[in-house]
Amino acid sequence: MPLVKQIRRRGGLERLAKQHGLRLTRQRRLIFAILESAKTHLNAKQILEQAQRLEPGIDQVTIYRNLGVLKRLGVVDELDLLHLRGDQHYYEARQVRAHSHVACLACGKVFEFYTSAIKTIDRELEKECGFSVSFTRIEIGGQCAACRKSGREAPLPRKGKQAR
Amino acid sequence: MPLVKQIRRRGGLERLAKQHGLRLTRQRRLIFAILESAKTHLNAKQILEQAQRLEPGIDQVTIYRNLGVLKRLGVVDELDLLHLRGDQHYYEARQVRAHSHVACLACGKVFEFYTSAIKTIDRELEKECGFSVSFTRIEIGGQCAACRKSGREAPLPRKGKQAR
DNA sequence: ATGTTATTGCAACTGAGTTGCAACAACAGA
DNA sequence: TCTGTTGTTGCAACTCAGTTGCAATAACAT
Repeated sequence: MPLVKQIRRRGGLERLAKQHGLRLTRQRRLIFAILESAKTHLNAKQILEQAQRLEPGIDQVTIYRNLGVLKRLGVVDELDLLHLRGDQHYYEARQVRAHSHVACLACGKVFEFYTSAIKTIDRELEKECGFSVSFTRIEIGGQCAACRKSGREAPLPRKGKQAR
Repeated sequence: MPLVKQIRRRGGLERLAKQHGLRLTRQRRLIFAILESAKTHLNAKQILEQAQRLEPGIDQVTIYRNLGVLKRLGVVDELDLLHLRGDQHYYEARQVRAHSHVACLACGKVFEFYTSAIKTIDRELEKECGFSVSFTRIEIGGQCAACRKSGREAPLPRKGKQAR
């Protein structure tokens, strides 16, 4: 599974903040820093827990409000990762290169996959429909190589509540 | 905007039900029929309202439980449509051909877009990663031709709660 | 240093989705 | 067609992610 090193827009937060009349509070910087350095996709609760280690008084509303702001600015993306683990939403700092999220339905692992086909779709939409693409989200479900080898199947008719 | 006629797997529900020991209740048939004939993407509440017209006593738990079953069977997909209208989830009967959901951030319209590039991605994942794809979900945000013409922009730094 | 105002934290709230359980009904076998 | 098994339904109570109103606080421009 080829994992390309992540490339991110740097130092854009200050510029964007000034542009939109936003203030760079300690809390806002912290939340953005957590997302930028995250190695996995985090949900709101996990972001809160990480933030509270450095900023014990921080409240969950501050997390939600800032996730909202960062989403609107386009520096953070909200994902559902195919609802594999319930109805959670996950967040990641937006990277320069668009990528797909590939989830194994058998073992639950989520990979990132980079392909030029994403650009192809964007170009087609532009040419065929006159649609100007701002961002693309691709989520793919299936069975990873390891699970195919070991014969591990997706527990298809899954029952009951998924882990929250 | 080229809208390809929808092609769906027909008559598969009976087979699947037998296969998995499920019963084809009136309610289950109704919910599936609503999704199959839907011209737009529906959320749970809208499905409930439609169902109650034909089956006044039907409860929302029945909707949720059946959406769960139909999802697990792979005949219904759950989408968030980029959270354009809040954190709602939308449902659609799975079609034979995979397609992308293209949403205009300015006017909120959602289109379906068919492209062979989806197959390209699936093939690449198979060849490069040994990953076997079951389904692909593509959601694209941007500006549609009409909004570009009329100069309508996405209300980017959007504030407050979105319509629920 | 000072005023303006975006932002924070608290507490109370909203609403989508879930759970337990008794009554019901689909369906297979007689 | 009748009958037993058991998957499914509807109800009521619940859970919990995310939101709202508001007073106190703190960025940041001047």
